Amino acid sequence: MAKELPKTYDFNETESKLYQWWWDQGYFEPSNDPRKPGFDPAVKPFVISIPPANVTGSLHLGHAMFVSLEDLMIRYHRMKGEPTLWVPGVDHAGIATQLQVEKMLVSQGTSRQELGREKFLEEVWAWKEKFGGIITQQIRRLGASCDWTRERFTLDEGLSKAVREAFVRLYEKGWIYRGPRMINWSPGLMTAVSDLEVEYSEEPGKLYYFKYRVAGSDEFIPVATTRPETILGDTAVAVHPEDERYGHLVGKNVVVPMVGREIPVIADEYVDREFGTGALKITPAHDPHDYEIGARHNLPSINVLNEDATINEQGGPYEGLDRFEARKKLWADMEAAGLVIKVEPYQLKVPRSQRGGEIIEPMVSTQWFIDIEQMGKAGLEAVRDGRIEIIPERFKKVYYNWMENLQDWCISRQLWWGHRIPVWYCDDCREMTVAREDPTVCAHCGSPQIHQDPDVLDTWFSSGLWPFSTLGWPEETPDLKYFYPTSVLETGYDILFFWVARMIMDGLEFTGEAPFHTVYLHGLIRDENGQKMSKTKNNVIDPLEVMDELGTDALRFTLLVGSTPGNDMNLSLKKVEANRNFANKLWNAGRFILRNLDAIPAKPEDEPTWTAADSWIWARLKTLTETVNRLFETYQFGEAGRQIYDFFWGEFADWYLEISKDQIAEGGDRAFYTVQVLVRVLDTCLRYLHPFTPFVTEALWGHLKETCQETSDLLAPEGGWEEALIVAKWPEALPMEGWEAEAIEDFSLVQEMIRAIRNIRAENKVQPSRKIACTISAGEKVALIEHQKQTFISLAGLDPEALVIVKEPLAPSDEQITLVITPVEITIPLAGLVDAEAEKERLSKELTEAESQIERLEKLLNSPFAQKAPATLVEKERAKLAEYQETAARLKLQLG
RNA sequence: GGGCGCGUAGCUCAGCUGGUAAGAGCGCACGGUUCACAUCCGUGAGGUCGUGGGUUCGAGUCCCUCCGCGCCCA
Repeated sequence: MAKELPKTYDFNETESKLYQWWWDQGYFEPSNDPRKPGFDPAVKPFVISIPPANVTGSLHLGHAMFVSLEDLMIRYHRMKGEPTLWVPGVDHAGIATQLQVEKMLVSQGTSRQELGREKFLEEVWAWKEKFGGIITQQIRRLGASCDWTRERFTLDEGLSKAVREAFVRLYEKGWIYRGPRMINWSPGLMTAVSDLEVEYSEEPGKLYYFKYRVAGSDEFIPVATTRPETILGDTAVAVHPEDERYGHLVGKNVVVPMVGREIPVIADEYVDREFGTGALKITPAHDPHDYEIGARHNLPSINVLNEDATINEQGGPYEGLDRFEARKKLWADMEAAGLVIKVEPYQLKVPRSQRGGEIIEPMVSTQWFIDIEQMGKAGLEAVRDGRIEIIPERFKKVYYNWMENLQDWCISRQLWWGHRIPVWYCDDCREMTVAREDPTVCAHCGSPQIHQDPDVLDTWFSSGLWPFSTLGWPEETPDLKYFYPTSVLETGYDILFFWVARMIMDGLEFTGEAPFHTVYLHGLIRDENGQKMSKTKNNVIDPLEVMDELGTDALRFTLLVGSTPGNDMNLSLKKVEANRNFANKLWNAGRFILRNLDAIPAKPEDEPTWTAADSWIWARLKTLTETVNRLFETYQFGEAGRQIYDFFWGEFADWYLEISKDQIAEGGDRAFYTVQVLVRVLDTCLRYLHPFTPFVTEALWGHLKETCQETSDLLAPEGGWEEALIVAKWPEALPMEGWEAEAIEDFSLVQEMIRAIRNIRAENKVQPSRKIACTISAGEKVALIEHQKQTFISLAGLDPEALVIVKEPLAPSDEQITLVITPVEITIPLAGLVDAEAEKERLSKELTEAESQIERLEKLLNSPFAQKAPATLVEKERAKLAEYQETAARLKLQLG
């Protein structure tokens, strides 16, 4: 006796238990593992490196998205029998983590500075120990089948060694250098940040017009600026070489307002004559373009800002003022001095910190940089020549565009939490020592008076090494040898430059190979109205809450099926709810099938004779296997999920399951073979759905397996029942044998007939419980219809005593409704319920419809279509025409 | 300024290499508690696939124009 399953699928009950069981059974570890006996290096593995989450972060929908997609791919390949490895791990997230800990310290009445570096780092590690596991626990809740025995952290000893190795190698190649350059300075964080960490927002601001006095003259040049405080660092005024207004002033000096320095007027093509006054003040220390111009003209560079963005000693009377106060005061003073012309409102592009949102100051600063030119070229080539594919393809263009315009990458950060730059400065000879192992003396003069650079590396420096550092690089570990290069890199398109591009460059540089063959980029998740989710908008959907309320499977299925690669997705709880319902539908279909396993004999008496419904659902399943496999191979997972959903609910559950009730009631072989079909279709669907909805499928499959084993060996899938669905065989496409098209066509006719009868019943408000009489004129389909008699009775609500199936056409009558479904006709006597007039009207409407179709098809077939289109297609249209013609004839006959 | 994406039913979105009067979920209307499921079942209404052109026997699907929205880069 099969155990009775609960009426509703209980995901809370199921999920954590199953996850633990999978893990205990070792299914998350590769089936072919260099660390285990019997390892075969010749078998090709499927490998994904997880995008490392911030160690102190908490789960958001972005995580849910990548986990769902990557777990789907991993589970798919695992079921295909490939050794799969999904390497999990987290990122130390320098800025974010340091900020969190600093915030905590402040709330405790102390600070980073007060503790000092060493103590502070102890605090961060303690914090990491305490909260670092939360994110990985949350990722587990999503069902992620990662190999947790291989979990990595960017600050692990091994990964730190990789960082050190990478730095030293690039330094030795001369690609890492230190020097003063224009960088983005974050005054709040007190560190340099990379170009990518700056976002530009359009904001209303002002354009300030003022006078630059020509030295020793009453003449002046009008100049406009959006940041007056930078006047303090001006070292030239530039005009266009062909600008007649100012040509005579080139070479003369002008006087910097309030400071009194004299600076030259120079000519440079960069100046836009149309913008502002056509004269440009040049502040090489605080503007990237000015920096370039300054370099061209050998201008001095005067930095006027301190690290906290107050004015430094170069600002004379303004020293110590905050940048914005200085702006106000300087402008007021200039106004008093008669140097002000006007102020206009102006739309600014304000550089803001991606992290804190504060205004970034461009500044010349001594930092460490990577000259990325060579690596960039290699990275470009790897995608160009197809060693790396990007899905969707359009992102290749975005990638090319960025890679072709690479700027040197500023990698030093003035933080404490991170990989410390492995460079020691000698107090005696002033040389630098760059070493894989911490040195005790200067490599140049042997002096022990050395001190390490205080800065740390950009977090992305270590993330760039992720695909191979997690596998043991720079050591030639067995894992690295076998699992590298990895297979697919899956992440959001928003970190294509930050992360993906850098991994490609680093992989090529350090391992000589592309780190993965495919990049799959997903879109961002927005709320149901397409708005970005944010706390201030209060439209954030917390995946943990969604999982609590609707189940992990429902969330996963929604994310997977509701999105197309590279496109943003609008998520609404309504969708998740609908998919929770789908999980429940699966569960209940399974319940029904399990319950019926009791009702059948252990084995059949004879060879099977299949019903039209059996053949139909099997033919449809075969089509599904072909479709699903094709879609999976081309990374169209969402479409695959939809196809399975539609098949399972719309065809298997709505039709075959209903019909199976009658077939099972027949008992004997019919019942046995019906249950066998039910089991096989369910089994196949569960396998296909497992990568989408791992929990409900595994749970149900386990019950199915158990109950089938108790019932009959003949219910087992080919090759027998596997241990668990997670490691069960992925169903390959079933080859077509030629009979399928007719089976589908026949049953479609049955479906059409049933729908037509239901429709008539509903239109005429026939009580659902009322069984109606019906005569079917089946023509050549008489055998088919005869066999499906019970199906009509059950699904169309017919009176078995009053169901007549004949071969001959029926005489027209006013007493009944006639449904023409070529090649069959159905008549339903509904005396008293429908009047002859209304029935005539209905029939003429159908006739009109048929005639318009005939007209359309005749036109089509008389057009060049008949010659130019493929023959099979033309044939199909001809057949349609014939059918409509017959339908029209029958309708005319009925109408008299 | 350069590039990309989106614009399909009231809402949210599918629609692969172009194939013949457009699909789903939700919502809506009507009707349903008998033995898988009311997280359900049945029936139905609802769209000139943003605009204008082009290629083609055939265009939601390819090309160009324009309009609207969004994003990336400079």
